[in-house]
Amino acid sequence: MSLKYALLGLISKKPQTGYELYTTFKERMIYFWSSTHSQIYTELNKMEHEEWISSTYIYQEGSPNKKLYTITTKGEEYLLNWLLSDKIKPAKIKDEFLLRASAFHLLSEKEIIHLLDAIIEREQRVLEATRKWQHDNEQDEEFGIGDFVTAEYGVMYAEMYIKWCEKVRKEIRKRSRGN
Amino acid sequence: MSLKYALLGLISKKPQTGYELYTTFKERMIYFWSSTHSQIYTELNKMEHEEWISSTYIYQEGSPNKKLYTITTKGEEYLLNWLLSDKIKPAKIKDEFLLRASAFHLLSEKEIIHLLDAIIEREQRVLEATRKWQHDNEQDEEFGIGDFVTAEYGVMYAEMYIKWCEKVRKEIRKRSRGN
DNA sequence: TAGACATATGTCAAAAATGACATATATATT
DNA sequence: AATATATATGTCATTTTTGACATATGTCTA
Repeated sequence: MSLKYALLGLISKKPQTGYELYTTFKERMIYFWSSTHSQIYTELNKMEHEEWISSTYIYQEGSPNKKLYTITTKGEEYLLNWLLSDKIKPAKIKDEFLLRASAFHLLSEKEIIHLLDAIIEREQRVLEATRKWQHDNEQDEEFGIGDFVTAEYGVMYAEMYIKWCEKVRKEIRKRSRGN
Repeated sequence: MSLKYALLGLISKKPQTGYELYTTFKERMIYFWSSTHSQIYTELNKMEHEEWISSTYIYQEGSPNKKLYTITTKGEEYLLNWLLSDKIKPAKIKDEFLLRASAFHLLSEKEIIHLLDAIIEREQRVLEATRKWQHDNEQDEEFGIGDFVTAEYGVMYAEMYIKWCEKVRKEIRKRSRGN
């Protein structure tokens, strides 16, 4: 499983806490990797045990204490080896909306349009958030090649999704006029 | 979990065997739903037990015997109820290549270009297969709205992915010239 | 003042997914 | 003659994932 590589990749950029990693997954990696905080914290503990990362406990006043993780030399080697391996599995996708779309023969025009409009709205919100993040961070020193290309992917993915929804909308209208 | 709805949706179009369902997942649904034959056969047996589908055993000479599944009224009701429910979860994606892309700061230009070219080739093959299927089947009576919209999605997704790869390729070249 | 939200880290039972193993026939290729 | 591929259906141990529960502080809002 690749969650460990995802975490190593992020930590290799700069030392981070579990909470920071979790918010990055939630806010900027949803387009290509999904994970929950329970899985992330569990995996970080395993990874520290394997000595791919090390942690420093940081005492804070005003907010809860936290653990800052840093990648080790062993972890960097492990990550680089994976990065260059040529067995790249195709993406695994579970898209509930597309699944519904594949059963559109069971729904009426009105029902389909209703579903589509909700999804277009949802995707537009995510697209705007990604564009905003991209705009707010592209001048940042920490905004590296990885951030650039994945943010770009997020934008292209959401734009494609919205275009597809609109194409489906038109097709549904066309077909229902035909009846 | 939604595998049952995926299977019900397909069976609702016409009675099918587990093997047919498995090949459909593998060949035409990879863009939005991934599953294995072991999961599909297990789920079909569970679904028959729940009386959402019923099966007929078909004896064959020359090839192995098979089980043809048909959706029941109970199954149709169950599927329709899910189709219209408004809690549509966002897509869950596990894309190993995008994960690598997010760690491109650790790789050289040459290494990145090498990875990118392999992925572009892979995606072009899948795109061509989808276009071919679309072309070969669009005149078919059984080619319904669901097939139309999901095939269209597959084409748009692969095209977007290739465009993104090419954009990344250019960006990598640009950045390496800058050094 | 009560509730929601953000920060911060965990556990754990249950459900889902994977990948190997298992079997059988027919055809096509090396 | 051996190997690979396509058809066809399953089991099963292990791994992964989910989603709820748990705890604690501070801020912001109704």
